[in-house]
Amino acid sequence: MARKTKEDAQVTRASVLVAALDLFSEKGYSRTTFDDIAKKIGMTRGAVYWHFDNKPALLAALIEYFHERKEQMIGVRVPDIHTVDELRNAFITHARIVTEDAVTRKFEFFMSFQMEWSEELLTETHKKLNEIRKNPLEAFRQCFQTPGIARRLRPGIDLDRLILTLAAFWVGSCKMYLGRCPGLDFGHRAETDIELLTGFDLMSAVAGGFDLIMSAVLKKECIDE
Amino acid sequence: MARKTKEDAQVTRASVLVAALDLFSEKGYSRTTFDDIAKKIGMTRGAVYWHFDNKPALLAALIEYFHERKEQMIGVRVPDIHTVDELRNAFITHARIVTEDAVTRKFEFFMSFQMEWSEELLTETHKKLNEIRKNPLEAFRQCFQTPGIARRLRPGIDLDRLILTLAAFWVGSCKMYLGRCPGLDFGHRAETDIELLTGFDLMSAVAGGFDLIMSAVLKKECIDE
DNA sequence: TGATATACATTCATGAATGTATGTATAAGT
DNA sequence: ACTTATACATACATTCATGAATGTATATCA
Repeated sequence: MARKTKEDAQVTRASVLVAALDLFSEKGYSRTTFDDIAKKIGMTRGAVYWHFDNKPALLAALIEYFHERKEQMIGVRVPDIHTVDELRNAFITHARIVTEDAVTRKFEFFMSFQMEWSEELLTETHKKLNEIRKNPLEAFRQCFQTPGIARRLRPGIDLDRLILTLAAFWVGSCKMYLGRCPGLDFGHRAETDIELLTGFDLMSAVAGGFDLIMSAVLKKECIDE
Repeated sequence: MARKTKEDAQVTRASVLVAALDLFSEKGYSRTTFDDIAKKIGMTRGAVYWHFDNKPALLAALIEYFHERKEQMIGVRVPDIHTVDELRNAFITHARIVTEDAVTRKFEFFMSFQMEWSEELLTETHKKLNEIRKNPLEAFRQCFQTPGIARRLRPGIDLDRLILTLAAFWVGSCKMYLGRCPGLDFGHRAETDIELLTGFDLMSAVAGGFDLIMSAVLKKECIDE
C-alpha cells in the first residue's frame, strides 16, 4: 500500500483514535500496544507511529479529541443556564450522553477505570486535563450566582457546600454507573452485584438525586411553583 | 543472606505489600515491577517471587491485606448503627480514616487512580472484590430500615433514591478528594486547580453534604431535636 | 546431629514492546 | 514531467519485565 490523500490520512488518524479508545477501555491503557491498535484497523505500527510519536502523545490527542466530541454533544453552555430547571436539564443531558452515546461512555469508562495516572503521563497531558477539570466547579458557581437561580435559594445556604455536594454526587453517580456499565463492565461481576445496582439507571438516578439535594436548599414556595 | 525465622519471613512479606502499595500508588500498578519492589526493601526479585507467584497474586494479597486493615481501623459495624447521629458518625469516621491514615489513603488512591481493571485481572481478584463491594449499599439499606432511623424519615421518601444519592455523594467525595490528595497527587496540578478544590477537606465536606442531603428527608421536628 | 524444608539470591532464557531506520508507492506541488 | 514530501509498510536493534531454574545458607524438626 502506499500514500493516500490528505483526507484519507485524516480518516486513518481518526480511526486510530477510535480503535485506541476501544482497546484502552477494554484492555486498559498500559496493556494495549501500538501493534494492537494497528491490527484493529488493518494497518501496521508504522501507520500509527506516523500519526503519533508515542503512546503519551496518542493519549493526549485521544483525550482532546473525545473530550471535544463530548462537549459538542452536550451542547449546553454554562452561560445559557439561568434557571433551576435549565440546570436540572443540564445534569440530565449530561447523564443522557454518558448513557446513550457508546463512544462517550467508553471514554468516561477509560478515564475512570482503565488509566493509571502516573506523574510522567500527566506532565504530557496536564495542560489539556487542567483545561478540562478547571471548568466544572467554576461553572457551577457561575450558575448559582445568576439571579434566576440565586433568588430561589433559601437564605443562609452555604453555596460552597451545595456546589461540592452536587459535584460529588455527580462524580460518584458516574463512577457507580460506569463501574457496571453493560457491554463494558466485567461480566462475572454483574451476576453477583447487589440488586440495587443491577438496574442502575444513570439518568433517573441523577434526576432523582438532583431533586433530592435541591429540595433541601430551595425555598419552599418555589418548590411548588 | 540466607534463611530466616518464620516470623522474619512474615515481616518481609508484609514489607513487600507495603512497598508494593507505595510504588503502585506512585507509579501505577502496571509500571511497577517486582524488581522495583524488591529494591525498595533491599532484597532481590527472588524474595518477592517466593512470597507471591506473580503480580496478580500480589495484587489480590494486597487488596485483602489493606482492605482488612482499613475495616479494622474504621471499627464501626453496620449492626451498631441505630440512629441518624451514629450513621453520620460512621460517614465522618470513614472520611477521617481516609484523611488521616496515609496507608489507607494510598490504598484508596491506588484503587481509584492507579489501577487498570482489565477483565483478566478481575478474574484473579474478583472474589475478594465482590466481597468488598457487595456490602456498602446493602449495609445502607439495613441502616435505614432500623426503627431509630426509619422513624425519623419523612413519609413518602424514596429509600432507594436516598441510598443511591448518599452512596454516590460518598463515592464522588472520595474521588474528588483523592484526586488532589496532598503528597499523593500530581504536584503541578495543585497550583492550577480551582480554589474551591485547593482546600478540599474530606471530613467537613462529607459532614456538610450528609447534613444537607439528610435535611431533605428528615422530619422537620426531628431536625431541631 | 543429620536430613530436609525454607527463605531467600543469582542466573538465564524468553518474549514482548518500543523506537528508529529504511523502503516504497503515490499524491501534491512546480 | 519531474521532484519532493507524504503516508504508510517493513525490518531491525534495544531494552526490559517475566518466570523458571538453580544455588545456598540456615531454621526446623526428627
